[in-house]
Formats: sequence, C-alpha cells, structure tokens
Amino acid sequence: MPQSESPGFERHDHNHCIASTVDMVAAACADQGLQLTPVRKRVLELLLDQHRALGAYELLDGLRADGLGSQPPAVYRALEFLVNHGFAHKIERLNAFIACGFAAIRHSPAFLICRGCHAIAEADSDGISAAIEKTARDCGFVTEQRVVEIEGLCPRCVTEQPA
Amino acid sequence: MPQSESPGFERHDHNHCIASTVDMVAAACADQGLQLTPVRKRVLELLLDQHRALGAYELLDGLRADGLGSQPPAVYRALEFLVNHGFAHKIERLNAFIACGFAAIRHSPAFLICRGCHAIAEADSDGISAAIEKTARDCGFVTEQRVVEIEGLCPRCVTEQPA
DNA sequence: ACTGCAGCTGTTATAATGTAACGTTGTGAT
DNA sequence: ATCACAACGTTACATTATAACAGCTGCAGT
Repeated sequence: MPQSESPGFERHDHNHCIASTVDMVAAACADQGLQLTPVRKRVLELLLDQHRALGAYELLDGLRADGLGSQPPAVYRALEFLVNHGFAHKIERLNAFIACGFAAIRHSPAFLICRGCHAIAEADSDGISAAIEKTARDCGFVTEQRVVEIEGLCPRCVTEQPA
Repeated sequence: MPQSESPGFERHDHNHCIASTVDMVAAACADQGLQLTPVRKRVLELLLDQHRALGAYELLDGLRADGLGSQPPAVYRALEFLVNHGFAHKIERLNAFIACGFAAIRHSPAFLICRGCHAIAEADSDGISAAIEKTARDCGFVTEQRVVEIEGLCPRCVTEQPA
C-alpha cells in the first residue's frame, strides 16, 4: 500500500489517488462528449503515478513500454488534449507536465515546485488570482491565462537540507 | 524620434529609453565589478530595442549581423549573465527573453503579455508577491523564485480586436 | 449498404531551443 | 614572465516540439 507525496505535500493513499482521479476524468469526458482513448488514459496514468512533472519524452518511454505509440506526436497530442480540457497542466519552468490535482473542477492553478525532492503541489490560489486580477485591471489589461510557478523547498526538504 | 510601447503600454521616447537603460546597466556593472562586454551589451541593446520578448536565435541573428558571435553558446552565455544579474528576464511561456524594465533595482517581476501586439509589460507586483508569499507560507513552503506571467490583451488591443 | 466526414492515430521528417566540452585569448596580479 | 581567471570561439550534440500527410474507424445522412 504505497504512500507518497500528495498535492499538498502530505502523505496519502496513492493507489486510490490514481484510480479515483482517472474515474473522475473518465466521467468528465463522458459528460462532455470527449474521448478518453487508451493513449490519453495511459498518459494521464503515467502523470498521476508521480507527484512530479514528467517530460514529454519520459511519457513517450512509458507509452512505448505498453506498445501504445512510439513517436513524439503521440504524446504531444495526448498532452494537448489533457491540458486543453484541464486534466493536466504544463509546468513552463520545467518544460514538463503534471496531472491536474483538481481535474476540471476549478482553475487558474499556482504551482509550488520543490527543488529538493521535485514534488509539485497545486496550491489554492484564490488570493493570488485576486492580486493578479487587480494588477492587470490597474494596467487596463484583460487577463486570459496565467502562469504562476513558485520554486523553493517543501516542508520536508526545508528541514532536511542544510542550505 | 520613434515612439513605441513602454513597460506600462504607454508611449514614450524609445531612443532615450534604450540609451538610459544601457547607461544604468553599465553603471551597475561598474559598481559590482561586472564586465558589460561587447557581446553582452549588444544583446541587451537588441532586447531593449523592442518591448517584446526575443528568442535566443533571433538574438543570435542580431549578433551575427554585427560579427559578434555566430554560435548559440555566445547568446546563451550573454543571456545567462544578463538574467543572473537582473538585467533581463526569461519569459518561460515563450521561451524568450526581455530586458528588465527596472534593471537591478527591484524584483520578482510579474509580466503582462499581450497576445494581440506581443508587447510585454513588467507590472508592479507587490500585491502578487504578498499573495504568493502567503500561499506558500500556508503550505509550509519556502519560496526562492517565482514565475508570474499573465496573458491577455493590452488596453490598445482590447479596443481594437473584435474577439 | 454506401458515402462522406470527423476524430484519432501512425509515420516520416524536421524545426526550435538549449548545453557539454574543450581549446584559445586577453587581462590583471604576483 | 607566468599564473589564474574570466570571457569567448568552436564543434558537436541533447532536448523539446511541430508540420505534413496517410490510414483507420465509427457514425450520420441518404
């Protein structure tokens, strides 16, 4: 019964975390008439398997292991689908991807990226969203999308690392 | 006397804007014992020339035109210098670079990226910084660096564009 | 049943972005 | 003078991402 890092850096039952998220995404796809094809589902599972960001070519290795696709466009297409529908996010700073912690429910995420263990948490961002919205409005700017990525040390790494 | 988009999307005297920023950076380098070499200075000028982000290879073309360097490492080294010392920033979303609007004075920038005209403004980010700091603290996370990039339409493009 | 279309996948090729490694050059300190 | 160090030149390569086109499958309309 593996336990691992969670969206908030706490421990949790990770098998359940994967299965329930896949189920939620499957339900959302059914609702919206979207196709969660084998390739797309597998990429989502690979992303959920770790609470860290995976590069497109790491994911491609995973697909190859399952005989599900062997060339870059296979992954990039699946990622485009997942990201467009809010089931995954791109971490721009890392050129890598992560499953959404709140699949399709809520949005405009803020990420906390630990440079010690490479875990990534998707933080509650209401305060940040409000501050961004205010800043933009003050400039007469109309916000459409945002990237908020915070790098540093998670609670565990802060205590474990000297520097 | 060209007039162009400014850090805040207003008009301004762009020649003066370039010259005075280069002077400020030169002074800062002198202060700190840093070398603003010809390649570094030229890259900075190329960045200042436009209030938009330039890709490394666009900058490389500029260097080549001046016989100042012809291979990628030349640009990437200059950019590393400028970014490390706060004279330029990388826009992660675009894999591109922009001169700092407040060279070496203040920091943790937030960028407003216009999808209409591609101008980029470096916004006042105190409110955003505070909100990010609060979010991080609530998670027990120690912030070291951040990326805040807001995409949308600038005041001018908002009125000009139909959608 | 047939047709045509839309969506997904396969495949090839290539573009765009970024770095490692090593040798050379210039400059200032001893 | 020569040593150490920083910047630069150069070659080669790694990593990330996309264009373009062909094939397949399922389904709607006839």
